[in-house]
Amino acid sequence: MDKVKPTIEDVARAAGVSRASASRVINDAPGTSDLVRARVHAAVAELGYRPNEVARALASGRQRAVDVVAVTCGRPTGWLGTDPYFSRILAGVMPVLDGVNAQLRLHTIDRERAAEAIETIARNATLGAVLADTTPDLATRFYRRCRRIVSMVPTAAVVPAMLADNIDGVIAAVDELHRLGRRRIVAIHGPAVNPCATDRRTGFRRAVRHLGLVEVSADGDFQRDGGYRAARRLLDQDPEIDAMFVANDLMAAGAVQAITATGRRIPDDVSVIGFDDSIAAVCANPQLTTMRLPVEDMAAAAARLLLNGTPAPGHRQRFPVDLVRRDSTPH
Amino acid sequence: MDKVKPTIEDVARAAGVSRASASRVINDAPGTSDLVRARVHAAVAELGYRPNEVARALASGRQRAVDVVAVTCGRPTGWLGTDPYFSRILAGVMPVLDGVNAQLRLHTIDRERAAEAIETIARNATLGAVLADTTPDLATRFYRRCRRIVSMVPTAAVVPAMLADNIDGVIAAVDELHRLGRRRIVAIHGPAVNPCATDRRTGFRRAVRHLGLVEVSADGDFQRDGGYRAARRLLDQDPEIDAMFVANDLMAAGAVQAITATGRRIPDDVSVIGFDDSIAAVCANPQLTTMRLPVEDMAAAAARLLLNGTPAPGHRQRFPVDLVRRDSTPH
DNA sequence: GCTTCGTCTGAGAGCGCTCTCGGGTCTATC
DNA sequence: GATAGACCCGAGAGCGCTCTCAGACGAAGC
Repeated sequence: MDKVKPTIEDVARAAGVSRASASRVINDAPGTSDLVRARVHAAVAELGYRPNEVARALASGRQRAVDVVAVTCGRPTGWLGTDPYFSRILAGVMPVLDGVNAQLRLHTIDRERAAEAIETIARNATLGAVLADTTPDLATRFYRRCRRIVSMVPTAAVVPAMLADNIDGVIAAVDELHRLGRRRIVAIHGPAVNPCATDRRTGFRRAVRHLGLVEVSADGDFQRDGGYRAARRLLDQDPEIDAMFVANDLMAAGAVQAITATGRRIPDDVSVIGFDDSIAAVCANPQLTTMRLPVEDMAAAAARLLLNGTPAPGHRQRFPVDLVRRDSTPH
Repeated sequence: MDKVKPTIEDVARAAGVSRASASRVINDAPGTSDLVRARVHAAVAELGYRPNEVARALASGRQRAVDVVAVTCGRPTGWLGTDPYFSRILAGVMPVLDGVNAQLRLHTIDRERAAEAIETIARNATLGAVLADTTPDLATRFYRRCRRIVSMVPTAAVVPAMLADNIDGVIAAVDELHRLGRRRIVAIHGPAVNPCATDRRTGFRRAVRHLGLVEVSADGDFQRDGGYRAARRLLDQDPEIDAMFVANDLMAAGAVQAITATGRRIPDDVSVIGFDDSIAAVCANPQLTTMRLPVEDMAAAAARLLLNGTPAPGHRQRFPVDLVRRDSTPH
């Protein structure tokens, strides 16, 4: 039996051509005659040849793989398992890679050991890295060391990024609440270190100012517990609240629990709009009206960008954030 | 500037030893004198040398990486982004790999093109593959082609696996419901193709028989929607239902919505126990009492097993499934 | 008929590492 | 003092591929 895997050498021999020619046709490189091409293809098929990606990577100096990296910003171990955002990025990147015979690698990097991690990833010389989650300074450092990256969150202007219209999204959410007749609209924000949270904070400020409302908000941590606690605080502070904008669905799920726990009804007494349209939005009860972040599309676009070579400095792609009406706002 | 990365050759030269010796100390191989070891370490530190993993893989015929693979069993594109189970596996594997300088690769394989995917992964010659989700037949095929795998779901007896006590878990859940005075306990099961779902079905059957109750159940799909619909059906069929065991939290979140939508109160009118203790359990309202599946621990154990070489055929590790009391059962 | 150009092909030199194997040195044993 | 054994070390042969470069060949131009 031919247990041993055939090499390109075997293919070349079987096709009666040189290794170089075999390599050329296998890689669709120009400068091969139809005859050679046909013979090599036949040999490949006959032997069941598959290129050894490792050897390929060593010789060419580049690996057909994309790194997806997330920064563990002081989050608890295992956060990855409960973060609905991260897995959506994976879900977006995966299909585009599958189509082109590229691999997906996962990395989580600690802020403390970031330098080393960046170095490791940079030396790998893959097609590039998708920064799932990062702080601006880290993204910049990463970019300086290795240009083939694209951030999924707002960063310094040079770093290529896929950006959602967070600010407009929040404004749309608050406008919707206002349109529904709500006048005591408060917000629960995400952690200040998170660039998305910052944008959403800005959006809320603009929205309430524009509507002539007072700005009332509490800070959460983008986790359910934080959302619950923030909502309770807000409700204690002002029992007349009639609407909440919550900066992500996970916190919104907690807020919903807090609101019903105080005997209020959703959406009648208090309406809630979340952000992300993650799995948390549909698991909440009632299901959350939320601003849909097209994370999968953004991630797919990021992967495609990387596949096309080094992104241009400051490359930006913007994505709309759309309102999804469910049961936490009146119909 | 030393822009060009130093190779082991450079290290050897700087240390005044041969490449072989440098390699030996870098890999902690036996048979090096203290003097050589010290000199090589010094050279490594001075030059900032980091081994090229690709070259290493080519020469040794093995890549320091673990594959995590999930089977797209007719699930919609993007399911990965909403599956709380899969990301917990990632969360479990990641930290153990981080500690030993190994990488994590992600794969999703289609049932139709499984053969090709298995071949690809097998040829990669990584440390092994963690089958996050699979059907028994596919796991067996995979195992035959490549022994370095471990399944996270029940499979044929030869395939190394990390197994949760699904059956005992379900029995414990139903017993708890019974202990709470519930007598009309129904179940919502997962899809028949899923091996975990099958075990949980078995567990429920045993539990109700043992308690002398009638077995009533509906089938769901492990998704929220399916849980919602199944619960409605069940409630229509028998309005006197006082407890539901739901085979995963995602469906349980849907069931909770269905129950409250019919005006019933949880946990007083109907108590609910889910399964998994995933993010869906805490996002549901009220939060779900559920059976905690130690997915992260199981995944970490799987990764460690692979790190130690080829698992013994039929290797099995069992994990307990514990009750987590929250608000969908009375206190 | 000879040069020139363009197209195709093969030889061979790496890519950076691992690992075997043979030789050299040093201690223990008689 | 000779011999065996243990312990280190270095030379060198790969691992399977890519890619440059020069040569071969044929057509076109003078």
